[in-house]
Amino acid sequence: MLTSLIKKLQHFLPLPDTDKEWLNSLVSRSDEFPAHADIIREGEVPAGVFVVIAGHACRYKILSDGGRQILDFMFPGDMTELHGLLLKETDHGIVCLRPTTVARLDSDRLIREIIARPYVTVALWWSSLQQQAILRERVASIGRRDAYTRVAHLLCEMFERLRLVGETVDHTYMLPITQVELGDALGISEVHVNRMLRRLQNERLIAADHRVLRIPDLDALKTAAAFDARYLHLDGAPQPVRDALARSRLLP
Amino acid sequence: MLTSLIKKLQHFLPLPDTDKEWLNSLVSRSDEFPAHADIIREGEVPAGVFVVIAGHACRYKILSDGGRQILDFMFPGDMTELHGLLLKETDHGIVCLRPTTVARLDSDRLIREIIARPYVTVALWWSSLQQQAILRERVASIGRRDAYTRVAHLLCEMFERLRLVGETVDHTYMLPITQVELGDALGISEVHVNRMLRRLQNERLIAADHRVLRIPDLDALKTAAAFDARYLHLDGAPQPVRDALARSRLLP
DNA sequence: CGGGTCATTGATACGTATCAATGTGCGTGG
DNA sequence: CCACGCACATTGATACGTATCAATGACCCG
Repeated sequence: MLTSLIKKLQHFLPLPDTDKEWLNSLVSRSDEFPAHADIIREGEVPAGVFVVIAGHACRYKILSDGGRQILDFMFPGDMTELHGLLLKETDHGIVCLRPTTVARLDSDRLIREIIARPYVTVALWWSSLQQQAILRERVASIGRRDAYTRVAHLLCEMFERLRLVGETVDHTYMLPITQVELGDALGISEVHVNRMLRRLQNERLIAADHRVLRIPDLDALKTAAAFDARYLHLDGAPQPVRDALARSRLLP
Repeated sequence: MLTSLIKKLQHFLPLPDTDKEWLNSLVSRSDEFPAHADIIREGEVPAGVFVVIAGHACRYKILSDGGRQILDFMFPGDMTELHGLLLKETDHGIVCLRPTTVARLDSDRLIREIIARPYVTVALWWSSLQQQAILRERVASIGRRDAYTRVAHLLCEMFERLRLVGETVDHTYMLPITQVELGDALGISEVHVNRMLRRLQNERLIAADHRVLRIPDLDALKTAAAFDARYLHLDGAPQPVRDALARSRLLP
């Protein structure tokens, strides 16, 4: 069930088989949502923790003037962290961008039992730090980069994140979102997103056929985007962490 | 030593005295930095975990065109989470905005021993979620709010965060940053920040004397800023979490 | 085949950046 | 104790990136 999540976590830290089984055993049920369905609305009491299995969703806020800001995208393997456990209400909604399958985790068991599973604890904590890093990079993009660079940068980020869970083929992926949604994520208008995409195509940095995006020259696109993947923290766990975990396993 | 941190965490969850002592015992040393000194530079291997004791710092990125984006502010009680432990290099720098005292934690002991302290684990996890929520709100601000609202919103956020650690008196606080820094945080120019502050003063929503900021009518400012403090998640831990923790303490 | 969603393109308006210059307060050294 | 220098704040004029408005085109689904 949680193949993508486990695949993502294992990029950081190999998990003991028992931990993988434990994670899978937490899945209480899975739900299918159509495109544009709200999984959680802002202000609701979150119904536990869930993990995206297939499809694409995004976190968003509606501002007082009615405008929407997309905060982050959720691809297979992305989860709601512990929001649902530790916070009384969400500060943002989550909506499906296309038909999406979501696994719900038994949050009572999760919070009771995770403490005895240091590998999973540490791996999820890493995932949480990665999420933060992605948000920080988004702040930097929206705050200081121009529209052209912003678009290129987000296309690079999506490529790397989808690659991590095996959703790319060569340098091609299914662009999960419309131009309106790109704009809402980057703080620019739909119209201007279109012009920037067009420019990227003219410059042969991307090739788009319907929703399939091909990147003929990834390095060139990354250069145009000033994209440096280090913020995604795709390196594995540092040795001291691995050592501490290995030691902790010897304890009962 | 870690008074502010403990004060902040206790807003979420009361900690056992032994856990407070344990946290304090982790402080290996404390350092004083002058204003404008870098605590950590982007790309460096982080030297463990540290906590701001006094003063003000900020996280920032330098972009390829030389521009700076401030990602978040660090007030007393704020810490570097587990970046220093789980990640091989930082994706951002941290610089002091004024003379700042920083406590360094013994990260070896922290990672070894925190697993046996579920109260601290959960409280720090909450703190990490709050950080994320602050970043999300910043994305929304920069992405979709106009300069006037952005400035007002940040002034509200700073007030609430400083109040949490006892750094406000009535509706007054020491504005920890210059107008250039406000601009770098909000993605607008220094000049425009000045105009927006001026406008807020003309409208009697703020009163600034040197660096001392007074908010004559907090509700009015919050309305102008479309500020809703819920994203700061200042409510305490939900009951199920407290129950689970109470149970876990009975185990050896 | 009709209606809806999404993409595309042009013309115009506006918010904010940028440039340039002056003002103000404060710490430091003479 | 004063004068200089430096960092920060303030203000006006102009330029530019992007929003907004408006309309058409392309595609998909029932």
